[in-house]
Amino acid sequence: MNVGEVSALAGVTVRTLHHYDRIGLLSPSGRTPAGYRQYGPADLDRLHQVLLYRELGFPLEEVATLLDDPGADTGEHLRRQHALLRDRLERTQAMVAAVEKEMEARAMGISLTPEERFEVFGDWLPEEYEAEAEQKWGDTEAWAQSRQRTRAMTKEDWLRVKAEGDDVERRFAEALRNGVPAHSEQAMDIAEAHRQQISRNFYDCPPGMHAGLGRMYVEDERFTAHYEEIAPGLAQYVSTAVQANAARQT
Amino acid sequence: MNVGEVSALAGVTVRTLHHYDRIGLLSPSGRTPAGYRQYGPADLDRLHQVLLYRELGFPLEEVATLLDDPGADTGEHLRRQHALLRDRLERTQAMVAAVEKEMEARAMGISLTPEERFEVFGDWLPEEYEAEAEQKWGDTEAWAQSRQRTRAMTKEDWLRVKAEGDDVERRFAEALRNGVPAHSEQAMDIAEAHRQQISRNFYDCPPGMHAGLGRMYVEDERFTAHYEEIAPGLAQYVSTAVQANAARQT
DNA sequence: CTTGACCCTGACGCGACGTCAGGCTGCACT
DNA sequence: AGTGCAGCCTGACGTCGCGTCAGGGTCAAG
Repeated sequence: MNVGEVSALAGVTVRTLHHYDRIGLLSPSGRTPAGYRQYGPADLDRLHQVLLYRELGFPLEEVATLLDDPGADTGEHLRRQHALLRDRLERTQAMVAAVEKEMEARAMGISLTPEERFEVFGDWLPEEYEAEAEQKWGDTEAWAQSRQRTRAMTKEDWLRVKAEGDDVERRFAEALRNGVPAHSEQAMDIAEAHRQQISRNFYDCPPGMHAGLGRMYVEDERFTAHYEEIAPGLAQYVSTAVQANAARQT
Repeated sequence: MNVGEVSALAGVTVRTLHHYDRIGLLSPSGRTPAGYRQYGPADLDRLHQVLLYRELGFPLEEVATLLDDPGADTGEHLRRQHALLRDRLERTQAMVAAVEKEMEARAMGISLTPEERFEVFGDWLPEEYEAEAEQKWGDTEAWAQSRQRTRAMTKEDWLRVKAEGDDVERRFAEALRNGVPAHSEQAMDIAEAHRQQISRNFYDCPPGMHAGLGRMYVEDERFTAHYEEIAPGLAQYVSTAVQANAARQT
């Protein structure tokens, strides 16, 4: 793909791609004889990560060091991005709530104190940006080291994690084969094991999020195919069990 | 208040306040004989609005024209900020969902198409920024005019809106006086009228949001005081009725 | 073989501040 | 009355992430 196509796909300008090339953040993997930039799939992957981190407010130089760190794989980035996005979600919700509160106060002729009105601003620049950002995931230099230790799992641990996942899928398939209803306690227990395995090995996955995944298993054909390959009807079965399990946890 | 205090309160640097002063976005209402900037309550109000619009991505010059527009009052700004924040909330949720989907895909060894992975980026720069932002609330020049027409209500209409609000509160007070339980159909109907009046006159207020307001009426002393002034016990009564009404709408 | 869309590399500009430098102010403490 | 020292002032230059030309090559279609 050349610049124009990538630009259209990713929703950035051509100039931005030039810029990322010049500063070494994202250099296309090839060039045509005429000097045209040629972007491959791996470049798109990287661009995607870049855009996410950029959206989250990281300076480009830091994005480069994050992505060039050999100790952090894609899963690591996804988990961090997920956590940061959820922070942002909370913060936005707080801001929405603050605006609603102020509208309501105005409608009633009440005036809020300055401290109160700024509180949603007051504690994310000095705290989330100083304390959190440099304490939560380290100062980006030492953090790379610590990650390489915690993430030394990539050999045996990854196999264990994969085995755990396969095991849950196997239990689902067995339950389906034995005619255990997807709404039954037994099926929901397997779903709960599925959820906890995700939370332990990948990312914090509360019941509501788990239900979302369940829906995706039947809505997205590739996820459906993954389960159908194990056993026909398994996608719908897992989806139903997962959502039923989420519903009973309320 | 001088720069340092404002800076600490609002979570911005002193330099930022200097900058806002120089470009005329926010000039303090006074100076001491020695030339120290002195910020008053009105300046804090304005700073609050500035920070919100800035957070939402508006260039400072546009923020200035928005805030200096005599046709748009504070309520107008709050409503627009509310709408923009809710857009942002949706977008962030979409991004969270996209990251979750990708994590799940990776865990299962599935690879997503590039289009799919960029779709959360693809349709907010070219659409929300070109089509929406310049069509949803106009091109900021003509928009100011149209707003002055729609918001020509400030005289009689405001009185009507206020009367509607007072009426609902009167009905609540009467129901309380007559011993109508807060969970009863009758009380919930008044709550529903309350919600619809807010939606018509102020901002779109779905049941979930309304329940949030209900909680605030007993959690924030000033809102509590507003209702207690009308009748003792009314704050708790309204709060309960509003939440009950929200619960029955599911 | 021309035309128009697309690509290249400089190079300058800009918005929103960060970051000194050099100097006044205010107040507490001796 | 002097002496800090934190806090305020005004330039002025630097930075980041691009936008926006300028001047010129490239490529598929007609």
